[in-house]
Amino acid sequence: MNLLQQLNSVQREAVAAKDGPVMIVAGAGSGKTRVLTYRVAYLIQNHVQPYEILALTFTNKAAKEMKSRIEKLVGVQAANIWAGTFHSIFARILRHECEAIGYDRSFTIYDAEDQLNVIKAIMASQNISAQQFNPRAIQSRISGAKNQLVSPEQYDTAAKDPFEVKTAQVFTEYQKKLFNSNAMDFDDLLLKPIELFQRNTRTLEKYQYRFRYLLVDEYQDTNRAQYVLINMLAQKFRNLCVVGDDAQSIYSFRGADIRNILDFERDYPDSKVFRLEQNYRSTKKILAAADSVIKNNRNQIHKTLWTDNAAGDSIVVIEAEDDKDEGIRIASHVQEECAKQKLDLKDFCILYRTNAQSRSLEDALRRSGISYVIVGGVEFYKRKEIKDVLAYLRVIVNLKDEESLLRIINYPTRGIGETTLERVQAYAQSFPPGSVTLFEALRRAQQISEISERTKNTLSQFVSFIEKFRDLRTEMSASEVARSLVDELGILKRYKEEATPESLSRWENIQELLSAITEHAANNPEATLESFLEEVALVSPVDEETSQQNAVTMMTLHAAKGLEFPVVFIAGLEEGLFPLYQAAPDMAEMEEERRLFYVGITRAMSRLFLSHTRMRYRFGELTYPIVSRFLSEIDESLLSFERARMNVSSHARRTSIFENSTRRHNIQPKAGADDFAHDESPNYEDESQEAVHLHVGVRVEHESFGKGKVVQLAGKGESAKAVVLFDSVGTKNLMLKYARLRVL
DNA sequence: TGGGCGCACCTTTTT
DNA sequence: GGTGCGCCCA
Repeated sequence: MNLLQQLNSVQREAVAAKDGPVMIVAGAGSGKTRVLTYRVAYLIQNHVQPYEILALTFTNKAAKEMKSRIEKLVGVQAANIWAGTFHSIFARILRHECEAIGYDRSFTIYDAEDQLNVIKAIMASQNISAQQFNPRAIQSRISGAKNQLVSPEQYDTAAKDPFEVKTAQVFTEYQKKLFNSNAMDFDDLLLKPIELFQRNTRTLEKYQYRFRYLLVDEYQDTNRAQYVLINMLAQKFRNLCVVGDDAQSIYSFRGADIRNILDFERDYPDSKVFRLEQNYRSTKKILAAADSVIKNNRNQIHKTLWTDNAAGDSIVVIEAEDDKDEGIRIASHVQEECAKQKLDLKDFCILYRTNAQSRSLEDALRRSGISYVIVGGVEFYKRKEIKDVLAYLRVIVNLKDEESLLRIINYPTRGIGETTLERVQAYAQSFPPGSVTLFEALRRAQQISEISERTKNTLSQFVSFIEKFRDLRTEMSASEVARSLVDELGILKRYKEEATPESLSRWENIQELLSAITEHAANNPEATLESFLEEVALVSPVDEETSQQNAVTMMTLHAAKGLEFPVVFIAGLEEGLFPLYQAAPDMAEMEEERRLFYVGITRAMSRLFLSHTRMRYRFGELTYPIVSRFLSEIDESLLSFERARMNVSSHARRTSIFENSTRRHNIQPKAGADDFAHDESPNYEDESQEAVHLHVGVRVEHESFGKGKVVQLAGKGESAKAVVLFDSVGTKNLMLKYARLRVL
């Protein structure tokens, strides 16, 4: 088969540029995956061995799909290429090599929740107040530092305020604790290979020879650590092909550094660069909308995407009364399009910025009898009952895993309380750091005088329970071990007997977990508990099989990257929600939000609907959002409007922003302001003379924060709040009752 | 020591 | 609107 014939000229060149550094700038819908898979197939046809090819993707699903598409081109030998996420590929390498950097092969992989628990425990032991220093904030700093390859020592040296000093303290301890627990977090899966390769150049060379041809998908979303890793591996043969689109960079919050793509030509001056600019996916109107949005970003490589596709229908802007109405309207459009265009439910996709939005949309779909699947959402493996069972399995595999041990030591309750635990921990800490693990201390509980005989007995029962299963591993399969574990713990029985809806759902989930282990064994001939735990740690909800069943797909905008649907809805186009801001509407973050919107728009093939509401429940209270700035960035000639039903108030009737787009910041909040004025709370009327004049966009003065602009209004009466962007101090969330704002 | 209840907090996006 | 934490009581 001549692969090259099935490609356009740029695609063909990009595929055939076999050796040396190559960057493919691939606009949305330009056939990126096609080029990647054909490129791999081309390599194989041109005498590169499949096992010499390493393809790094962003999700397991993308890797799987790439493999199966390559298989269609070159046959079964595709099975021998290495394709996977950064994390899974390097976890696999670490399983073989980690002993060189002091880890045991059975290391545990900690997820974000485990990470946070470890941080909280460290903070407690160091008497750092969780009130004063938010553990989540510390977690995010630590992870950020690790992504940037900043060590605890370097972080400590650079620390400039009390928060950073404390973070450095926790960070230092955190790294030690993970090492002593024989555990790695997600960031370590990238950092430790770097450490390994730096210390041991022979190992690096081994993998450089092994992976002579490197491909990296979604290069715009790589972080510093990933960048360093790729470059280490590519150094020898320089056969590095990266594919990306700076306009679709949406993960900087996770340390992704857009400079990696912008600087590629500087890093590899001899590189060949190909630009895929013909879009095969969307209509002209959809593409034009995407373009008119993205050009508001200043930090963007200019690209001209074009298409031969039809002009298509106008983009529909839906103005809904509230989130419930939004769902109803979307549902009825789904039904209408289904009937009119002969589409299936699986051709529809509803996108939103935050997972919290899915509830009201789900309700509406359910009521309309439209089946749907949610990609992502509450992850199966993050559920409490699942994590509990997994914690047992983790301890059985890795006795040093302290976080998991702490989780199960008194679950189900067996009378090992805090006091006992403290005594055991104190005992362990009386030895040099890392020499006596918590489990070892439990084993030696007989030697701890403060512990009562009865408790000692309990402890030794627990220890032998774990050790028994540890031994069973050699004679039983992973799923048998898990089954008998769950059985002996009696948790299934407990959940069943409790017989509440929640407990029954937990019962079901544990059953499902057991089947997952069996299934894992069926798919992997050399399956072990370890391999199952690793798989579980590295799957993301995005990896779930998009089921064959005919249903509308719902997901966050982030999860939608790389996908396409004939009909796409993007819900919640409101300031504060999309673009989402919690603190200051920061410039760089705003551009990322805009790229996210760009990603959303470009998922659509033939029809696009954008919706916003006039009222929305958020944080448990009613808010009156204003329309997203992103909507007004779309060329108006591409849009058609569908207004809210006319039954709210006379003011509301005029609220379509598009009557006069320059006034849009005033009109909608007026509905809100009216509500303030008509609030039944009598005292409020008096105190809030000025509140009546408060709209979004109005300039105000605060006695201590100075002058600023109202960005958002929320709540009623006593609890009315305003978000104000002050000129000097940034955004503040104020209770109107106390803030005494003066309208300027 | 454990369980139950009430309050506060929060909410991005994810490997 | 949910979850996690802390307090209080049995």
